[in-house]
Amino acid sequence: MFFSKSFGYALRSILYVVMVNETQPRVQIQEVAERLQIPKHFLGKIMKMLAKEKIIDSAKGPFGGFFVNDGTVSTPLLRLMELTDGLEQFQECSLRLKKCNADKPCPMHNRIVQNRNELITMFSSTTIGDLIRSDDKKFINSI
Amino acid sequence: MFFSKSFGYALRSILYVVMVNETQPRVQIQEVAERLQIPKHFLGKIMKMLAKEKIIDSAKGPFGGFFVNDGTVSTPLLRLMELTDGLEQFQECSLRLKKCNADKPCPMHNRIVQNRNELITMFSSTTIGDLIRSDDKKFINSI
DNA sequence: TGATAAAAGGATGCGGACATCTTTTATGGT
DNA sequence: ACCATAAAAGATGTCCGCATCCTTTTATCA
Ligand code: FES
Ligand code: FES
Repeated sequence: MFFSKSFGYALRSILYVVMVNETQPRVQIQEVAERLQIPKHFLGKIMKMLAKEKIIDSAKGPFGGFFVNDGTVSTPLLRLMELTDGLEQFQECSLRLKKCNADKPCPMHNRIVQNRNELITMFSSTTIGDLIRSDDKKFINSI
Repeated sequence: MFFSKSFGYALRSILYVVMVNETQPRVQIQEVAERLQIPKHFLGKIMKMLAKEKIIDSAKGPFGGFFVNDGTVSTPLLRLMELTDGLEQFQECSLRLKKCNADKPCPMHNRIVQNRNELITMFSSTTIGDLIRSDDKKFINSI
C-alpha cells in the first residue's frame, strides 16, 4: 500500500541527496535518476518542486545541482506526503462520503480509524533524518 | 485513505442489497444508484462483476434485480478488495521497490509493516455481515 | 564576453481509473 | 408467441497520474 510514485521518488531522492552530500557538495538529476532508476525528466519536475518548497536547495550552472539545507533532515514525512499526494487521503472518509465524523460514521469508519491515526502519527513524527539514522547506511543499496 | 471508488461502490451496494432484501426479494440497479448516489452505468459494471463472482445473485427480466445468496454476508472485505482493487497494494513494497522483504527493507518498511499487517488482519477477519451487525441499521442513512 | 552546463519551465503524450451511452440477451406476464 | 423489463455486454468518452521532450533562464569559467 499505496503511496504515489511521486512520493516514493521524492523520498528516495532526498535520502540519496542527504547521504551523498556527506562527501560531495552537489548532486545532479542525472546521477540521481541513474542510481535510483527514476525517469530523468519526471524526476526533474519533482526535485524542482522540492527545491521551490525549500525541502532541498538547488544551484544552476556548471557544477550546479541539488543539496541539503538546514531543514532537510528534519522534514517530516507528512510534509512530503502533503507536497506529493496531498493530505486529503488522511482526512476524508475512506469511502469518500461527505465527511468522516464520529457521529455519522460510515460502515468502515470504526474499523479503520485507529489504524489511520497510527499512520498519521508515524508520518508526523518521522523525519527524513530518522529514516537515515535508523537504517544506517545499509539501505543505500535498496533505495 | 485510500480505497478505490469501485471498492466503496461495491461495499455500499452490497450492504444496501443485504439490508433491503430483508423486506424485498429483489433490488434493481436503478434503486441502488439513486439511493446511494452512484453513477448508474458504472454501478452496473460493478454489480455484474459481483454477480459473476457469486458475491451476490442476479435475475434478469421483469421483477429481476440483485439479491443476496448464502455466501453474501460471510464475504470477507479482503475478498471484495481483491475483486475491485487487487491485493498487490497489501503485498508489495510501499515504495514499489522490487520486493518487500525483511532482509533488504526499504527505508519505509520497518515504519509501515506493522500498520499494514493490522490492516490486512482487519480486512481478512471482517465480513459484510459484521459491518451490518455492528452498526445496526443506523448507518443506512450514511451509506 | 561568449561558451557551456545545469536547473527551471512548459508543451505534449500515454494509460488506467472513472463514467456514460447503446445494444444484446434473458425472463416473466399477457 | 409476444412484449415489456432489467441485467449483461461492449463501445466510447473524460480525467488524472505518470512520463517524455523541448525551450528558456541562470550561473560558471576560460
Ligand atoms: S466516516 Fe468513512 S472513514 Fe470515517
Ligand atoms: S521493502 Fe518497502 S515496504 Fe517492505
